[in-house]
Amino acid sequence: MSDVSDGGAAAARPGRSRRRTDLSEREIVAAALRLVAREGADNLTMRGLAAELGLSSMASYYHVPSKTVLFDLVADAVLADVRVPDSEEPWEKRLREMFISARSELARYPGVAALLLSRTSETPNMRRLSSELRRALRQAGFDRAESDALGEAFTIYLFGRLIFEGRAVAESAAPAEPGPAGARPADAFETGLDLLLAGTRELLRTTSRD
Amino acid sequence: MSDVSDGGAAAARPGRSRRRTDLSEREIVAAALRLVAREGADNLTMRGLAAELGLSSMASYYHVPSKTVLFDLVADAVLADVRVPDSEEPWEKRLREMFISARSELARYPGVAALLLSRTSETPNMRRLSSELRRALRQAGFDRAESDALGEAFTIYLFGRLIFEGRAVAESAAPAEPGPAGARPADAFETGLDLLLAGTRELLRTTSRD
DNA sequence: ACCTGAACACCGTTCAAGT
DNA sequence: ACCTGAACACCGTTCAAGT
Repeated sequence: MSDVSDGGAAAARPGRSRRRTDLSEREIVAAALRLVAREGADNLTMRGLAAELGLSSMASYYHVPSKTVLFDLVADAVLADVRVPDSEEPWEKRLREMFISARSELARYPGVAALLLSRTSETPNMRRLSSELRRALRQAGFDRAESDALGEAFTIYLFGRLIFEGRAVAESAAPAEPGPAGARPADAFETGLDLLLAGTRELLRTTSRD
Repeated sequence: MSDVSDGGAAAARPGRSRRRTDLSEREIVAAALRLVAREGADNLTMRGLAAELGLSSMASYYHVPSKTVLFDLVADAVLADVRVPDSEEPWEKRLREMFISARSELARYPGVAALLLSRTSETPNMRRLSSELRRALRQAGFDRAESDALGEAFTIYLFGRLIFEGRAVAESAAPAEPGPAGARPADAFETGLDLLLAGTRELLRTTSRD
């Protein structure tokens, strides 16, 4: 996880007792992640967090100043495990793998993608990943502005897909056939990702490059 | 739910007094849309809706059985004005224009895109638009499964972009330079849309077509 | 320093009751 | 038929108070 001592998203707490405090923040985030994994970010509650920690209802407010900050901590922690391939790899492989990794991390924590798409906050890991993303696109041959714009589109698709996948499935108790053995379902996320990558290649060919 | 005879999204109300009732539903939705346009769907509240109608807090529950249904009514109403180009037009133009229309309708009602992306419900206008979307892709040459998958990606991008655009802009009071006169900002939504369309063309060329 | 409890202003929803 | 008011179980947040 991130060494980043508190890099922006972290709660502002008065004291400076490093030891106990840092441990506490890790515990807070861990408890929050457990809750989100189990019940989704929609059901992450300041009171529920306190309960998960075995404390009484208002205890969360001692450790975390607001729910906004809690969300940032959670979002950043989820993104912390996203792997970015070595920058010697070809750009397309880099993009592909980093999005597949991001998708699989986000899928473990329902509702977090929705937070990331709808809030403005910039946590350390968001910055890390979006800068890696832009870097890969610059590698591919786009200029700074183009890379920003394309990266935005990829990011929106990623988060959007996860929100889409996280929709309540109505009350259909249908088992949803597992599909024949060999035939990989070619999952929908990757289909869309491939569409974006195909578009990227096409733009690369179409536009004049230096 | 109940005997959904009126197209799925509409509220189930006991009486059958057509006249007064239908008018009332139009008024309900109109009031809800006014609220959403002003304050966003996040701030659409059952009590607030009643207030907007000049009634006391709990009056909404007489006209609309739940907030879920209210959201469906609102979402469907917003999509009702999305224009779909004539089916004689080439597929790319059709897609482009229908997404630009959808985007501009959704932009007027903050938070509605988020509802559409995160809920399962199928209202009449959602069905209409997604079937037009699939039809355009079949026109382009994709089979049914491909059209479904690609349409999904386009839709996710549309809603995702609107959620992204609707993010609170922090408290930066910076005027955000208007840009030089002639230079159209080539808005970000369309850049992404063009990326998807480029990808679609590329897939069309790459894959074997009959 | 670390936590508790009561309180405030909100939610969605239910329900008995008014006219 | 159409609406009101009180009530319940939740929220986020503040704050005085305990240890």
